[in-house]
Amino acid sequence: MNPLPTPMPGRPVRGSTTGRSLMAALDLFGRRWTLRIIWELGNEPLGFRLLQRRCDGMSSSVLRQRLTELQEARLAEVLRDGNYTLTPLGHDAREALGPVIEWSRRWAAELADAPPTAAEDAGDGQCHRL
Amino acid sequence: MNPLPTPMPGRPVRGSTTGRSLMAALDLFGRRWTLRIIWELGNEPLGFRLLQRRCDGMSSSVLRQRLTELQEARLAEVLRDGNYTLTPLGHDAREALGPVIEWSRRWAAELADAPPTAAEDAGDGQCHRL
DNA sequence: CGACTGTGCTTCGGAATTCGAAGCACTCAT
DNA sequence: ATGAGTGCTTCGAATTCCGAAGCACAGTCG
Repeated sequence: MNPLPTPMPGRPVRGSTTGRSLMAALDLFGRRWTLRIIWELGNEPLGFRLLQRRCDGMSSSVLRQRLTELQEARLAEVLRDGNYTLTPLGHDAREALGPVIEWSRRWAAELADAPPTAAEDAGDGQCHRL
Repeated sequence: MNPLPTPMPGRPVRGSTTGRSLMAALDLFGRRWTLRIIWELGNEPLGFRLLQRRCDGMSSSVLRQRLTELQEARLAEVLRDGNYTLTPLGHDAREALGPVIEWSRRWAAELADAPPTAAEDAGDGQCHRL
């Protein structure tokens, strides 16, 4: 019924009552689509529907919720023309994500020439949803 | 029924069919508890139940699933003594998370001395789950 | 003036994910 | 042998997410 409270540093969040800012950040970033939205908005300001399309057609209800969270957390804001952007703080967050991008490349490279393990075969061979 | 497929670079993942490694990473990291587990395992190798406690008593079923995913993705592995650790690749990932930690501090600082906005008041005044 | 298109946003039932208590098989001290 | 601790599984319930549908409000074009 009531939408999840936005994780904020200084107060308890899902999975941690300490209020440590790191835990709040992990809760915030650990929600589906949040990282993606920050990534897409970092490229350029976008309107609601266009942003939705950039995020591979994610559901509008969740997008709305995420945008509200990001605004409450002061990572995003609305421009006078109605588009959404990252705040300076938001851009910092996105830049903090930079190393993750680089890492993902190394990850891809490493998996490319590594022989599959038994653990991996445990995952079904299905081609996800599509 | 069947557990979510582990996101891997080079194949379509939830919310993106391109197979770009970044999208796979965002899907992987965007699952609840994943970031937290990487963080905790980065501090030291841990057994299943201890790790669970470090993650504020997260549910064992999800922990199991996440550990399997992380193993398939080659971020984590089991030591001979049975404990879980991060692989070198996993440690890289955690280090890539470093800037996020720093950012969360700035975030906390920024929110501390910034006046609340209308957007924030939209969030209920409840003290989350506690 | 309509008709049409696009936008931001809401609603809501169903699907997918997460939770968490309970339990099983096993090991190691006592 | 009893007790405690472990890794892990099961499964029903709670939460979260999806996505089609719709609403009110701008243009824009004839």
